[in-house]
Amino acid sequence: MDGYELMGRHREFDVEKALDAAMCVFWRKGYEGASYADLTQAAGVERPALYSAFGNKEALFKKVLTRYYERHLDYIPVALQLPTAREVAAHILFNAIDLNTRYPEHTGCLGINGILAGSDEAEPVRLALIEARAEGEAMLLARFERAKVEGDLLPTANPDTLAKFVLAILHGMAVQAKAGFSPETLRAVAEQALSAFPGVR
Amino acid sequence: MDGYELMGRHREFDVEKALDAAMCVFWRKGYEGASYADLTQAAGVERPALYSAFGNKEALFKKVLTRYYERHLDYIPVALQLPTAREVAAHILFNAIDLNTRYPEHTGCLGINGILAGSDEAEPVRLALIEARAEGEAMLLARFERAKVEGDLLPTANPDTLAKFVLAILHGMAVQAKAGFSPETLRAVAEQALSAFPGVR
DNA sequence: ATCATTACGTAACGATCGTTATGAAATTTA
DNA sequence: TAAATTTCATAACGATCGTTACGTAATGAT
Repeated sequence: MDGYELMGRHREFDVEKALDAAMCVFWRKGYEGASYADLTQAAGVERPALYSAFGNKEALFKKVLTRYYERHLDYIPVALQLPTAREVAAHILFNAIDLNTRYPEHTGCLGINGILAGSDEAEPVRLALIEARAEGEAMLLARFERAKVEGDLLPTANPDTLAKFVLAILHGMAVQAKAGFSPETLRAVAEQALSAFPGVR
Repeated sequence: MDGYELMGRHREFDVEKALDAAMCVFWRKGYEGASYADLTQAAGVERPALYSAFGNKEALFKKVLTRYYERHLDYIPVALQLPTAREVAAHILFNAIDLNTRYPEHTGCLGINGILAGSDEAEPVRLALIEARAEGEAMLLARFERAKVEGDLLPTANPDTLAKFVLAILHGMAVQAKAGFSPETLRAVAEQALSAFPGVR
C-alpha cells in the first residue's frame, strides 16, 4: 500500500504534530479538563479536522494515551530487562522523576492525571486509565517473580507487594510533581523508597 | 448570640447534611466533575438554596474541604502526638487506608482527587488543594524534626525527605484506592513502606 | 395587623460543552 | 476536461455548565 495516493483532497496538517499537541493539553488538564477548544487551538486545526482524523474526544484521548506509553513510558520495558529487581525499580523511579518534571507546562504523569476523579461521562476513560495502570503493574510483578526465581530477590520477599509498593511511590511522586516538587526533591524520595527494597545493599 | 432568632423565613434544610452530601459528590467526582445538578440532587435542595447558604461552587468546595479536614483527617493531629516518629508515620498510613476504602462509593482522598488536573477555571481550587497538602507536610516535617531532637530519629535521618516519603506513599495509596485496591492490599504496601523507615524495629 | 426580611421553587440566563451538517476547495481518476 | 472523492472552514446544533431574576411563602419585629 506504500506510495498509494488516495483520491480526493490531501490532508493539510501533520497528524503526528496534532497528536503531540493534544497530548500536551490532556497531560496538563486531564481528560475532562481539556476542552475541544483547547485541543483545536493547540493543534492549530479546526474542529471537524480533528474529528475526521481521530474520531471523537474519547477516541482521540485513547490514541494519545497509546502514544504516551510508546513515546514516554518506553523506559519501562527497558528497565524490565535490567539484571536485578533493585535495578529495575531504581531505573523506573528515576526515569519517572525525569518524565514528571521535564516539561514545566505539563507536570506529573498523563496516565495518572486523569485517573482520580471526573463526571460519570468520563468514567470509561477513567476505567481505561485504571486498566493501563494495572497492565504496568502486571509487568513489574512478572519481573519481580522472575527475580525471585533467579535469586536476586530473597525467598521471603513478596513480589506482588513489592510491585505495588514501587508503583505507590511512582503515583505519589506524580502527585507531588503536580504540586510543584523539583526533580532533586523527588530523587530524595525515590532513594528513601529504595532503602525499603529488600536485597543486597 | 445563641438563641437569637433571625428575621425572615427559616431555612428548611439541614446545612450540615447538605455539606455532607456535597462532600460525597466532590469526593467521588472531584471539583470539576461534580456538577451543580449533582450537588443539588445529592443535597435534596434547589440550586438557589445552595447558593444562598454557601456561595458559589468554589466557596462550597472550600467549605467542604475544611469540613473534610476536620471530620476525616482528624487522625493526623492525633497521630502527631504519638511518642515516636515511626508510630506517627504508621498511624497516619493505616488511618489513611481506612479512610480511602471505607466508603465504596467515594474511594481515595478528597484532598487528592481534585489536585491533579482540570481546566483553567478550576486552577484556584487546585492551588488551594496543593496548599492544604503542603500544610499537612509542614506539620509532619515539624514533628519529625522534633523526633530528631528527642533522639528517636537518628542524627543521620533527613526529616524533610522522610516527611515527603511518607506523603508520597499516602498519595500513591490514594491513587491505588481509586483504582480499586482493597484495604488489605494497601496495608501490605504501607508495611513495606514502613520497613524503609529508619530507627529501631 | 402590617412591614421588613429571609428562604423557597420555578424558570431562565449567557456561556461553553462535545459534535456535526453544509458547501466550497483541492486532488486523483477516467 | 469532467466526475468522483476527500478535506477544508464556517457555522450551527442540542445539551449542559454555573449562576441568578423573580414572585411567593413564611417568619420576626413593630
